[in-house]
Amino acid sequence: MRGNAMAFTTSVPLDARHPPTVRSIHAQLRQDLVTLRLRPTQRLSENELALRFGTSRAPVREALIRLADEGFIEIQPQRGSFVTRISLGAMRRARFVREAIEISVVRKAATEGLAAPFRASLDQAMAEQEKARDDAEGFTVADDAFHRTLVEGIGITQLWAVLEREKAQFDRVRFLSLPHTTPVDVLVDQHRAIVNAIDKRDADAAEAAIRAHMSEVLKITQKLTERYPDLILDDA
Amino acid sequence: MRGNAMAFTTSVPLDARHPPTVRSIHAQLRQDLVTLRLRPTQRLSENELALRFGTSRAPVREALIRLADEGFIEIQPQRGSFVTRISLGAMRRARFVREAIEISVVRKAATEGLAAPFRASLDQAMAEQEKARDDAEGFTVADDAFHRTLVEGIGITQLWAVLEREKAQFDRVRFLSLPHTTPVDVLVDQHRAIVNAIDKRDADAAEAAIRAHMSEVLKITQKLTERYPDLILDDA
DNA sequence: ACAAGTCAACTAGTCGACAAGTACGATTTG
DNA sequence: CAAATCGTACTTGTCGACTAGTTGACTTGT
Repeated sequence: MRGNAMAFTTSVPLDARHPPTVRSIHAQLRQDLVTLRLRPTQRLSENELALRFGTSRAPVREALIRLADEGFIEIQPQRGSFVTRISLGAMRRARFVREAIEISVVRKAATEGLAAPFRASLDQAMAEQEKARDDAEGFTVADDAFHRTLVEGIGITQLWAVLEREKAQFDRVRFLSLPHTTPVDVLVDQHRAIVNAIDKRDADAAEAAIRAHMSEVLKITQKLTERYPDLILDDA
Repeated sequence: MRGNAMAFTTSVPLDARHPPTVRSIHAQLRQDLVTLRLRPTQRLSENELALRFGTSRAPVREALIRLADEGFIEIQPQRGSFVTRISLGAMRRARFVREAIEISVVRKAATEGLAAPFRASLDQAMAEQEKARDDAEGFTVADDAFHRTLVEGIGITQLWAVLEREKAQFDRVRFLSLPHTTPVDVLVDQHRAIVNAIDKRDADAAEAAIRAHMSEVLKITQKLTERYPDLILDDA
């Protein structure tokens, strides 16, 4: 039992309009998937899960369908459901989408300016990052908060949800990379560079700063691929 | 019965790994939703649909869940499922995401060049657009093919699927806008400008061309909002 | 006539059983 | 002894019945 995994419960892709039973099952399984307690290639039986959660197969099945949509499991008809390996192709895509959107976001922020409350939240997120410099999980939470604030700051409804969807794959890798993470100082400096560029209303500098930040993330995954070949599928 | 609606069957978001029954029900309902045969605020009863499709509620329910994920319907627990109104907020988001990604795509294409087969497909798509100048539906198909080729040309797995997901909302509007569409010449010229910029390896010009093209789409939706206030929800 | 309360007819959510299909091991057969 | 075949025990897919919750019309009392 690793209680520290709770830091990864921050994202809740299944909102309140779903039945509570399904939501609960989905949340627990997702947690186990992100923290790799459920390891790639492992089988997930609907019957077994129904037993474990004390429900019938119906809600379990619904939760599994959503997990399959998120790319965590693969449902093979009449055969079984299996935990997917981390897909390098999916990671490349997620990174591309994230970079494309965040570039547009910071350019817009640099051009039109950022409302005061959001600007304040960015400072707070950066402060929390420095405070959590020796707590890798606390740092990832603050890092998420930073990027989320940035994206939500430009006032486009549910835009963060699009990134969150792509981010799902990343979360597993991030859990893997907790021990080998980039020094906090580097990342915080990059965050500060982004904010500074926005403050100076310099869109080009903001874009460059985001690009630098994103390429940092890529470096880590490169190393991990070699280290965990059984968990990561090189389909890029 | 409007047989011409088949032109909108091009996108099939539900791939072969789903049960055929579910896929069929989902496809038919999606078709009816995109072509507005199922109109916003209309109720969809699981029982009624099960009767209509000659199945039990289970596959119907699964199809409805996916349609809800795509934003076409809203499932209200213990109350019913209703066709959503077209959301202006969702449209703004879709446009932002699409613009952000396509900008990154054409910049990459302009910087690194485009493989010959993809370059040829672009020409073919443009030729088909001109051929279908008096056939609004044929044009939208060719238009989709153009953008799809562009995105797939840079070789990132499933990147088009991300846009397709956002595009779902657009499809209903596009059906509405068939009578008031922008002149074919303008759109084809914009497409050609994009390709020319890529050929010249001019990333900035390519970005500018995409931006111009995207803002064209926005103009149309503006008009439609005023014309169909009962179908379109102004939540932007 | 009107208002409060009741009830019947819906809804989606859940359940347990069965159908259809697959995988793998035991058994039979060459 | 090897190979093909059959059987069994799984899997997901589908089904019809039941549960819980909501709504709106109707009844009933004032």
